[in-house]
Amino acid sequence: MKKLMEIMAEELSSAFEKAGYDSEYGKVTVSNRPDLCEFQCNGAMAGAKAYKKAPFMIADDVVEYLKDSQVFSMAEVVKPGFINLKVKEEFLADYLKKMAEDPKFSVTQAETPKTIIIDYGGPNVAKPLHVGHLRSAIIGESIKRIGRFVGHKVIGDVHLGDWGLQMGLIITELKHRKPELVYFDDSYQGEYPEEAPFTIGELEEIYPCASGKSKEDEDYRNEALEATHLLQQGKPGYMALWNHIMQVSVTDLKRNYDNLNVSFDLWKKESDAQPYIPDMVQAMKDQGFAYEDQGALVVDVKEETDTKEIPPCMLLKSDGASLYTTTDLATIVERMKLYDPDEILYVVDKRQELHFIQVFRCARKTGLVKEDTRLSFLGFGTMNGKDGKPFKTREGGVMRLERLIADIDEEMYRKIVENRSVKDKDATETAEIVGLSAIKYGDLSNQATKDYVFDIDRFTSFEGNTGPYILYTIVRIKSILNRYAEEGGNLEGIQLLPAVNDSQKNLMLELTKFGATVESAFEEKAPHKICAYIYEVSNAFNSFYHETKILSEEDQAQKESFLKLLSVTRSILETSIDLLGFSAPDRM
RNA sequence: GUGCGUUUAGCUCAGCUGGAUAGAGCGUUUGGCUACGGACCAAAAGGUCGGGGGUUCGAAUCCUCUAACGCACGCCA
Repeated sequence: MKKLMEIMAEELSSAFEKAGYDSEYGKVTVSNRPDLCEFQCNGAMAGAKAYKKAPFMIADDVVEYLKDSQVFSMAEVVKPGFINLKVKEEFLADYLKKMAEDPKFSVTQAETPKTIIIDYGGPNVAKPLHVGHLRSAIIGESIKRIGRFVGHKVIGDVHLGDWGLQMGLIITELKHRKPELVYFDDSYQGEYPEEAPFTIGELEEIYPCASGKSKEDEDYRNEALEATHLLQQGKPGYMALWNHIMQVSVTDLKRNYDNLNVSFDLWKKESDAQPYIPDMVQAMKDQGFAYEDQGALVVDVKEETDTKEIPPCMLLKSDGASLYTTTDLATIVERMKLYDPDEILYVVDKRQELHFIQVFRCARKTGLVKEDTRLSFLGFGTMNGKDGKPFKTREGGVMRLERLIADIDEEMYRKIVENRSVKDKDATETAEIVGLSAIKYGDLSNQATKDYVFDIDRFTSFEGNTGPYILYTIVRIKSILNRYAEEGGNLEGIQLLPAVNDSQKNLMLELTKFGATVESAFEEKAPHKICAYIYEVSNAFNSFYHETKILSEEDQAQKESFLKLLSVTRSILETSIDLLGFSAPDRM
């Protein structure tokens, strides 16, 4: 359905045309002077030069044709040439009613749905998730949901790191500790055990231990490199171990992502792309793109317009081994073959930007993707501590994600039990729900591309622009609606009456902006716009709530209309937080 | 060194792609509970938008120079 803003712009455009001006000037924006008007049109000033006429004269001409408008209750010209607008209460109520009946609340569905693969998460197996993985998961998940909401087919892929030196390190350490295991017996012919010879806890301890040793002991490192190589050759015992590591690790990762309310459609991994590498590399050689330079095989990706030297894209190291870039390119080959996406979006730390520029250019140049396949990169900033430096534990180590979540939940629990309305047995669960909103909202409310300060005290606060404040607002609305329902009330087919006061009208106007907000959040891959929006809606609601009697309203039709408005507000807010990847409890 | 990014109130951040008096929250100060959740609401103080120059009716926004900070720059991922 059309957006309120579009309807208004049409009115203005038609008025410009009737007055003899180009309809292009009829753009309407939200007013930046809410004390004067709700919306404004600055087209008269833009057109002043073209028509060699004072802006206010043009505006006067245009406003003449808005006098009988069904949409505007006010259209007046001010100073240089602003056209200040107010919407008719009746029109607004009618619009909002139709909008509430639309399952997508006026969000326009993509006319040609695209297949979009989002590459996010990106954890390494056998290593616990840490705070560095948080942003990718949160931002990627939100963009995935927003993309689906606007009608695209979005495929989320976790893209596990499972094929590098880390695997060789683990195998090597395991061999040192338990050389008697059958996996290390080269003469062994039988089936390998189904049960893994380690738990996730051991695995998480083994990796850093091995990693540390390899840095100090060259022999050890060489052994690990050899093990990595053998694994990649498919040595049966090592493959069996790799399977164990994968199985144990993925189970644990899924549990962790579940806790974050993050889910993936695909659990693909680097190793899945390996089979595509030989043919891909050969083709690049045959086509003349790849050549040898200083012993390595590279593809030039420089372009004339570059303001600085972009190093070539390296396919194979001088020892013939593949690298990160190779795997990423092969993954593109695989994705094109299996899913034929219109776009592949990488939600990755912004420090990897150059790497992806190289990969994208190489993929395009060598024809791995179609001409109209979009390869895009959303680089996010670092999560910093209060000191402005990358977030660490108090001891200075890397903060595990589980620990971070536990800390937040604990803080949330403490705040919730101070309150009277939640029973103890529900408090833990509620703390988890609210805690997740604190983390996600705290992250998403900042522009993804910027670094941000992770401040537990601020994020878990119920005051200000926080997740808990949004949830509080929703819970408050739910509470009133529940009370009405308990009295036997029913909102089926209830009319939405025109606003009775400014705060109500303001709330209604805010609600109509949902569609435009979601669409622009998707276009710009900017979930923070949805955060800013629901914060505005929550403020508008609380202000309305404060000055309006609802359940004690005596006029039945008016009371039902208020409740209907509450119900619409709740739907918009709950839909919005779902797009952000969290939800509201019933009480808190 | 080269390139990219950031710089807006004491702190943390917005600013709808060039419009009116640059907005929020936190913190500070003040006022409001016999109503449906006061975890709320209303208000005040707080700014040379890093700095200089330019473009035009009009700039936080576009161009240019400059400073500080961060990041990245072929055999790691």
